[in-house]
Amino acid sequence: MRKRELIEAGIRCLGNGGISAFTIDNICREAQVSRGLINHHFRTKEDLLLQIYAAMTAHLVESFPSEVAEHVLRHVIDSNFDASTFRRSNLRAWLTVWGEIATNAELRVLHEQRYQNYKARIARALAAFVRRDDPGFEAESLARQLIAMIDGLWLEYCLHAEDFSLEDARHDCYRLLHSQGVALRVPGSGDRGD
Amino acid sequence: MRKRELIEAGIRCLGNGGISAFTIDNICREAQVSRGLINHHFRTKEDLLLQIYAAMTAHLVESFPSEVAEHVLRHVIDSNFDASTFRRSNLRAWLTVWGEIATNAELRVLHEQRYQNYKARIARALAAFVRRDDPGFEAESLARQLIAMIDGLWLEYCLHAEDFSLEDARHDCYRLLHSQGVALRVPGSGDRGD
DNA sequence: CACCTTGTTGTACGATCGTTCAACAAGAAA
DNA sequence: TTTCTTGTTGAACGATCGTACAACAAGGTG
Repeated sequence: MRKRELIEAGIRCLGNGGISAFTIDNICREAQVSRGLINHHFRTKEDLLLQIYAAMTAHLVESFPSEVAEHVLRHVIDSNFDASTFRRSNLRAWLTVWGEIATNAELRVLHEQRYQNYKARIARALAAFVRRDDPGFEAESLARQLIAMIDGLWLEYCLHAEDFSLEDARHDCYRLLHSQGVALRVPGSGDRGD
Repeated sequence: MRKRELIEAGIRCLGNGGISAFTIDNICREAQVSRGLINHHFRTKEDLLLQIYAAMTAHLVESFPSEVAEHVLRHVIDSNFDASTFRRSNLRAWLTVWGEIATNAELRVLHEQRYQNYKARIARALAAFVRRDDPGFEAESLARQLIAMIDGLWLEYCLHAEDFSLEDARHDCYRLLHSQGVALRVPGSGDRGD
């Protein structure tokens, strides 16, 4: 499908050059189609950006490989720090869409939905995993901290890749959960191909 | 000085509309000067962006109000979460320059300097504050986590301001330090006008 | 006075932007 | 075959981009 190719070409443009490289000319050249095709498949360029964001966040909405709380938490952390997603070009695409949210109402609505869904799923897994006799435990708060830590480490790692490893970042997240009573077992450093 | 006005106008443009709003026309209109003035005071637009970044990070380089470890750590956290800096328009300016770092070599060099200096100062304060008889304590690692948590909470707060308060974010940072052996006293919720 | 520097203005240039649109190829429906 | 829909192309449009540059005002120095 040409639509899919255009969306993925758009993501590559965003990742390589930010919103400045997100031009009709660039995207069509990247997708190796002619200039007029975008406006045939997408009403406007903003429409393309919206569908790009939907594609970038699709994995947050699709069902996880398992609904077991422990697996959900591990999947959230490990999938964020695997080598294929943890790259500078991915970061720039995210930085761009996050910035555009401020001035694009449709994008903001979609992002809000995705984020709330994501956070709620994490909070649910945290609440299910922590032992019941801990009264002070706040799943919502910890979910927010985990998301912040993941995004913050992403940012730091992509801007200074030489300072620490992907494994370090992953362990920081497990440590955060541990320190607040979520005794999640940290898996080995090998690839877990799920 | 006109140079200063142009720099601050540029920051406002970046904050409001990202790199797309960072145009000669926009900046000059914002600064209420004529179109040709930017290229008189700045060699090129990239040069202006570089000096804007220097201005945005000046407070990270200037000496802190105190060199006492406890004060340094509190200042890092509290100054990041006070109401005047913790705003969505500030976030977008940061998102933009972080994105530009990928394709602007001069900007990357400057950012690297500032970041290393900032992280080293935090690590030094952490090492000085933690008690000496804790062998497993890694100041560098915790400094990285603290910076990640601050930036991540910034991101989350600015994109979903209704989900949690500024005070919540601040407490999350103090909790992170506490959980790893840095028994920093969390100050009251009132303004600390230092 | 003449001369030079500095700050400031506004115009002009070629390049590139997003969108519109006429044209055409190919396959399905009649 | 004719007709219609769909996918695709490339040219054209006005708008806006960053930069270069001529022009001028003001002040210091000879």
